[in-house]
Amino acid sequence: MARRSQTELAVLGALSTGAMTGYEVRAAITGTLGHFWQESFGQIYPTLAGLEADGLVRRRGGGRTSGSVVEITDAGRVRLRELLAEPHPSAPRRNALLLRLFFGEHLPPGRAHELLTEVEEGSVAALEQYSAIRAEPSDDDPGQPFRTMTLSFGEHLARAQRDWARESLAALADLEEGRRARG
Amino acid sequence: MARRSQTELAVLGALSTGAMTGYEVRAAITGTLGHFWQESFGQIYPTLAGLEADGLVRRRGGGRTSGSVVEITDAGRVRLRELLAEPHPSAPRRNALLLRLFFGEHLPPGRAHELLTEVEEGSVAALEQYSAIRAEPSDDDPGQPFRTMTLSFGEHLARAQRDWARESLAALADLEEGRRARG
DNA sequence: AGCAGCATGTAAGTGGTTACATGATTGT
DNA sequence: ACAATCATGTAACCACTTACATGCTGCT
Repeated sequence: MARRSQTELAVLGALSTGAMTGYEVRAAITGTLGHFWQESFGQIYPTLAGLEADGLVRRRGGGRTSGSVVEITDAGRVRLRELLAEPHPSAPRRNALLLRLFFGEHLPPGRAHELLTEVEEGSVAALEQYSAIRAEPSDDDPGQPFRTMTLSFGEHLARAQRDWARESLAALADLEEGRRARG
Repeated sequence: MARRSQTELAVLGALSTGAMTGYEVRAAITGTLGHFWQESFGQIYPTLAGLEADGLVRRRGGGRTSGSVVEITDAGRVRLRELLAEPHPSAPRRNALLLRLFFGEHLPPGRAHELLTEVEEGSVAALEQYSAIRAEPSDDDPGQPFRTMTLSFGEHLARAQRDWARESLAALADLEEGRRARG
């Protein structure tokens, strides 16, 4: 009962779309799940080895040149469905930015403004990226609606952050003005 | 150069509002930073010991009954400002829910609906909590605007999640209907 | 007498990142 | 020839959680 299940899920999920090398699994994950999931090689290769030992994936030759291509097995597909159905661990809610902002009165002058501007710019940039993805021609396969849902999540999140950052910047400006007025 | 800096920051931040025991530090963190930060005892006590060794906090007696009360020192206050000014580590963007939804086509029937409903209900509950906090009488100290900012962040986030969940549930319903019509 | 809450701490384990080591192939 | 990219893996480390162990105090 290895508890590496989240990485296992991501790797099996990637492999469910086609056979590939470990290196390509990484690329597939950063490419398609990138805005809400990442994996490092130090995690992928050991996981792949474990999956192979459990018969959930198998290696297809792969000559000297390319690495060995990994393929999901039927047992692997069953396991993927199991993992998907399992309750998901809630992400640890830890926001280092908010931690700093909460104690904002002790922040060096201008730093709060800087932090908020970074959030605003980051969110706007993310939104641009998302709209570029939306513009991409879609081969309409059955998974499409779910993929769109995750994209939509990113958009909602980015818009919320952008709006919050703008509101907070305005509040900050009011604060500064009041301070100046009082002397 | 210990790298426990995030926990250190949270603990020093809590202690900057007044002297307290380790147990109370935990309570203060879950109470006031709870919706974007948490610490466990296994983290707090060793951190406190390290801070004491560095002269950033000091212990005030604390008889047999209550535990020893910990107080931030001047050096501790300086360190707090340093930590606050440091660039914040970006949280690992890993969303186990989206990971499952992305591969939604392999999810057991009804499970996607279940997941989205949970998100919607959780967000609504969070919003209620936040509005209760807003209603609390505020002693208007200088930190107030920053505290409000972090609360506002939670609200924006919760609204975004709620709206996304509702939209996605509607999209899911459309999908089911289309399936029935064709099937 | 017994339980709930206050209080402090340690040990083991988890899930992950980073850095390192290595080497083949392809393109310039 | 050299650099970039593909490819695989390990070792060390890190932050953190959970579970455990312990004991006191105050209330019922």
